[in-house]
Amino acid sequence: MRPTRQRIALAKLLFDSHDRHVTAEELHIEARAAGASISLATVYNALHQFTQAGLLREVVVEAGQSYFDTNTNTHHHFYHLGTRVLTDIPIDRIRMSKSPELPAGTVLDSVEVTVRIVDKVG
Amino acid sequence: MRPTRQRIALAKLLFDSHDRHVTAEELHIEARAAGASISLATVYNALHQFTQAGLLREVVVEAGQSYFDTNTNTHHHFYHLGTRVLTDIPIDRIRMSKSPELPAGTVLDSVEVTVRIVDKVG
DNA sequence: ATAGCTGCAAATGCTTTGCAAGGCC
DNA sequence: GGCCTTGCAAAGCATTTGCAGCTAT
Repeated sequence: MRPTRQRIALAKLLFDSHDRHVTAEELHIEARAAGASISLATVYNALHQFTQAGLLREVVVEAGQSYFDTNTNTHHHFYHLGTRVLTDIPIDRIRMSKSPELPAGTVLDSVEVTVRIVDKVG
Repeated sequence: MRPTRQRIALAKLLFDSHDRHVTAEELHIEARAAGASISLATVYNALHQFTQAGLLREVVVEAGQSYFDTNTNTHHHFYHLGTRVLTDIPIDRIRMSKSPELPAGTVLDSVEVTVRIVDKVG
């Protein structure tokens, strides 16, 4: 992958801080705010290329919206239904004492736990 | 909700057998194959109405595709990455011995576990 | 010069909405 | 008959793709 101007700008935004969970559109807005001239399609392409390169993880919690997670270690997520904000749950905060037997002829790819939360009322 | 011709046809397809996981498009094709004259948009509307009425559960495992699950009890899913088929995991096949503390001011909505699987090679 | 990659405009495809037609009191 | 509901055509939006242009040899 070639370090083009656009990709450098995006990488800077993504990896300068930790544990980010951005949508393509959010990142596009940030990039333009930071002065980069870049199209949304290029943001998508770059995000997928970063994902393929193992630098990002794609997380789907809701129809019609993908999040890209800068934390590629195995871990899980809180998803706040009100704000639509995704937060990491460290892997050691969840332990599964019983795991299901996989269907015959298949092997495990990954296990993803999503904890949906809402604001307390009152 | 009024029992219209279209809704009856869809309900029949959905609830006559158990533990179905259909996409809107699949159900649309089935409905037409069964002789019902119905548009895809109406299928979407009906699916969402059934969901709101608590008869279905919407499950999102992949960007740009919603599944509707006729099993509304708490349970989890296998997702086969090759065939894109969703299968239930009975609730008692998974037990979590350690659950994460929720962020301040929030309450639990639901916990969803997705186990992604692929075909064994060789 | 040229072979291949990059980045964007236009296309795609899933999903939602606005409104004409139909049903119920 | 009037009001609410239904069901679909057309629109909306996140995402992908085809290709013109740039880059590095």
